[in-house]
Amino acid sequence: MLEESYKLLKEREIRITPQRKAILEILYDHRGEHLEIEDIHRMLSAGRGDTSRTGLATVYRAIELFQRVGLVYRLPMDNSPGRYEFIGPRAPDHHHLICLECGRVEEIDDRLVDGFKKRIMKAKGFTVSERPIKVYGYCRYCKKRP
Amino acid sequence: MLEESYKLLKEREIRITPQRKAILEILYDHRGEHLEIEDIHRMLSAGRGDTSRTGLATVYRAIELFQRVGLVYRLPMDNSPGRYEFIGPRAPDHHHLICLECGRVEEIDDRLVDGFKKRIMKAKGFTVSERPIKVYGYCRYCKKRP
DNA sequence: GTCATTGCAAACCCTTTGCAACTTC
DNA sequence: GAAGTTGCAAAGGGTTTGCAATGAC
Repeated sequence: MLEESYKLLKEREIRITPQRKAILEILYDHRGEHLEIEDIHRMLSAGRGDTSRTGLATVYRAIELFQRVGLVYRLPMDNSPGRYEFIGPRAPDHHHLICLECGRVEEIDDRLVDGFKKRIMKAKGFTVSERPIKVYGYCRYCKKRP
Repeated sequence: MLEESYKLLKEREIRITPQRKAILEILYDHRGEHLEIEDIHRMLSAGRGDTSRTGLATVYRAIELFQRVGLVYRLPMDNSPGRYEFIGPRAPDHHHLICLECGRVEEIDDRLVDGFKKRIMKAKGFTVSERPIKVYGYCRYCKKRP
């Protein structure tokens, strides 16, 4: 997965620096979590390689880059610092139903989501991004209110 | 709708000041739009009542208040200024397409979303919550990458 | 009269930018 | 060697806060 990510960067003629590598690795190692820039920076600083003096600005710049090429995605936070998550080079359709009661997470069938996307495209000319869709509600076990 | 909003505020023992009234009115008059704090402040300043000297901080504080009681809803913007929308005391379904490029926000037809919800229900027994659904992507004007 | 709210300005915090030194290809 | 990247520190922009004055109930 990381190798494929580097390959993607190469293809786009984006230079792979030790800092970028280190940042991507951290994101990768924390798949499923949602890291703040600060977290990443702290982890870099804690390391003892040559990347331990990576500046905050560099982290911001790398993350912004990864977002642009689709390797990383930013959770929409209200006013708090941004949180980022590794997605990987092959946008894995990764759509989830999240139960507000018990936290259970289920996958949504991609075809179902694709149909939805297509309808949006048709109705609005709006291209839905590849980022994972999250739908909140109540699972069959916790079903309570609508 | 506005009257009901005031009633809600009274019930919660929240003081209704001219500033709050004016702000809520502006939001109400622009239902369906997504105003920034700056917009609201500008509109207040443009008026010639006693609320024309309302401070920016007051707008922030009022909006935060309205959000807490559920009269107003904040669209999750990435790094750009927050955008707010009047929902009113009885929250209706309100689903959005959000452009990652320009921040443009469009409404999704409820029927489209309802179809999606129904399919999820059928496939997974999962009841989607009433909270607004947000779909990210690129609008017809910014359309670039998938 | 009491206690919340306002306006102002300063503080905050996350993020971006300018620039010289330094890497990557 | 050319062009992109880094680190640092300073600037930026939206939002929050402290506080005395003001206003709602």
